[in-house]
Amino acid sequence: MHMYDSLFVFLSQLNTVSGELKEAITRCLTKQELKKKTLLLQEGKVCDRVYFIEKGLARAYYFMDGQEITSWFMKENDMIISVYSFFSQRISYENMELEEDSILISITNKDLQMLYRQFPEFNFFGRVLTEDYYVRSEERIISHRMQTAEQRYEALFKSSPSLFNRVLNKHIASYLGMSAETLSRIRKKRK
Amino acid sequence: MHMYDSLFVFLSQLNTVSGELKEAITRCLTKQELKKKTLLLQEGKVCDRVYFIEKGLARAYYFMDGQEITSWFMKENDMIISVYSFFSQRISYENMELEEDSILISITNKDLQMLYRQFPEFNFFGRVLTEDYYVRSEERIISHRMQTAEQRYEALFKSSPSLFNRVLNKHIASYLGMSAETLSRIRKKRK
DNA sequence: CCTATTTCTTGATATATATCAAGCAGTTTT
DNA sequence: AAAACTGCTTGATATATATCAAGAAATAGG
Repeated sequence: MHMYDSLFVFLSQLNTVSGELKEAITRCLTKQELKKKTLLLQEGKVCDRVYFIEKGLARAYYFMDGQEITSWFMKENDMIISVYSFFSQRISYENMELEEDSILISITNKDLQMLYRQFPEFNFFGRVLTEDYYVRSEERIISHRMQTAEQRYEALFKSSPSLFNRVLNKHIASYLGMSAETLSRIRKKRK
Repeated sequence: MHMYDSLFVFLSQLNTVSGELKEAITRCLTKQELKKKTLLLQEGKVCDRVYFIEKGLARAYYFMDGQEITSWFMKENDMIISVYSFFSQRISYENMELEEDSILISITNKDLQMLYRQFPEFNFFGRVLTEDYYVRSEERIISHRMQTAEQRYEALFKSSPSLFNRVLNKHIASYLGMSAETLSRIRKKRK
């Protein structure tokens, strides 16, 4: 078992990775074991790393009128960035934080751009992954616009029941675009 | 002036396009002059083309409780697809329609995938464009979550004043996530 | 284990925006 | 040019969900 196998298994599901490319990527990677509550990105800074979650769970959030609003949760086998900041390389409005002790593999944006230039075929992976996460984002937008608070709760509970054991209800509430009180009332009705 | 110059000027701002790639792309392209109200995609079908708008304006919308909700407007020098349907190749929930007589250049998804396989460096363009539109989508999400109806109107009016002369107010209203009546009341206050 | 802190629940009230309805103003059709 | 649409405006009312407040339950710290 090699150090970055979890990541390369993930990538090889999208396309074959040549030996030469694999070596070049490996030279750029870093692996970290980090504690719950570690801040991966702080608002006001530029997101300059992509992380792959080998184990654990992360959350992105921003502040609005002093309140934390959760943008997303990501877990094992997910790639994470703060989309706006990473792709535009401008200051982030959101924070990224670990919600569990986690094992992360990461690469800097600079190294990533170097690999994209040096190995044109590496853009295939970047393209497909960006498309994939963009689709997920669209699904959330449409769910948010077409469903009531209660329907959004139902849909999330059905698609990711285990999430409710891993994060606080108030974070799920703001992720679903409702107050913690509203979520509590919905949950009461449902049991 | 060649037939697809508008598109190649657009692409060459992202990276150089080799002669061989340019020829291969050109063989896959189609140019159409289409009338206002032409439906580019109908809900229930799969989006199987990317369009580049050389001239004109398009709008995407879907139905909710019998009402049209506008997802986006795109104009000259924009690439358009129905993100969810095109990238996932599943049935579309949205329609795409021309709001003005337009000139469009397009390529089928099948040809696009062929080019991605045959010219690895072509993925560079797909990646960068996807990142760019994903960032714009994020900006709209955050504007929607952090601003009131009135603030969203102000921001759009400031960033795209000309849009108000090109499309109906009711479409702008649903794009901004408010009723036509609310938009009307906001506009009244502001003049 | 006891105490302190944070999270969750429940009720009362407030509010932004939607919905309904009807008239007016443009635009297109005949 | 009248008739028929369609879009826009304005007022009255409705509603989903937020906010405020305070107690109960759960979790974490010493």
